[in-house]
Amino acid sequence: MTKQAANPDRISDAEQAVMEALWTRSPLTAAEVADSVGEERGWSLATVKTLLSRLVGKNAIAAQPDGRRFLYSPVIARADFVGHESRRLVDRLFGGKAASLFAHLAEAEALSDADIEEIEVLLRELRK
Amino acid sequence: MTKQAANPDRISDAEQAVMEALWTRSPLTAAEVADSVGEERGWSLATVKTLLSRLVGKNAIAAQPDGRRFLYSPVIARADFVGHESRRLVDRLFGGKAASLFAHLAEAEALSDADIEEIEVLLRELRK
DNA sequence: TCGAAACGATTACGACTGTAAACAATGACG
DNA sequence: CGTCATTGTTTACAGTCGTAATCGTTTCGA
Repeated sequence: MTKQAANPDRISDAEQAVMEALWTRSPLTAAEVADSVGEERGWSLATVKTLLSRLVGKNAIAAQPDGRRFLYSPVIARADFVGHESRRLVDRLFGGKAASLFAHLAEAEALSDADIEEIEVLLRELRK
Repeated sequence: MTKQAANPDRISDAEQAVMEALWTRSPLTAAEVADSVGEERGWSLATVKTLLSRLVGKNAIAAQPDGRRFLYSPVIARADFVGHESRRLVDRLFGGKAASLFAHLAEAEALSDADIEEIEVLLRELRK
């Protein structure tokens, strides 16, 4: 047990692609996931099956038996995943300060006019 | 060459800790980095040396000879690293829309009052 | 009924990571 | 001068990730 203490079952990039498919529609069979994901990623059915197994092992998805195959569904919600990853980034790179992330985005001109517009609206919402 | 095509020399978590030390102060010797980083992470000098080598291999830091040892300095700037990782997150999780990230943070109540205050100020700046 | 198709499970394998230990060369101290 | 400490280099090794191929079983169509 050397690393997973620091790495409590993170969802990898490839695995995320599978999650996205299931977040979009579920439950799905392995073949269906492969159709939807393997398409653009150029993955073989075998690869998708491996990823599904790993995700089940990580308790990120559940497999309910349906005849002799499984129907897979997400166990963790996308919002939770997104929240987790966002928080992780803010902690790792901005000392936990979300405003710093925002400042960086602004400074790096990573914010489009539309972004700024939208954020202003959100801000007005926030202060009710 | 199966994976690094998709992974052009990313800086890992452990490696980032070493980078942080060098971003804070540089150039440093391996021993100095170990003092500054290995302390809190509980790393041995050997571990720090390995990480330094790997970072040199990734062209993330440079090693200039100083007698029979090296002085290490960052090659990539922290702002670049931060920008890269932020963009990556926004792309991966928010379809490239920074405003969506912001919306998520707001919704998840991940924004403190101070954050909001600060962002408002920044926004005023932005629209000059 | 018999072979092909479909499924999950097992095995594979190289690259990357975290975490070092072992080794070789050299320099410093007694 | 000999030995210990220092420093970079090489090797190690288990766990994760990307990407499958193979295997064993079951089912469906001819």
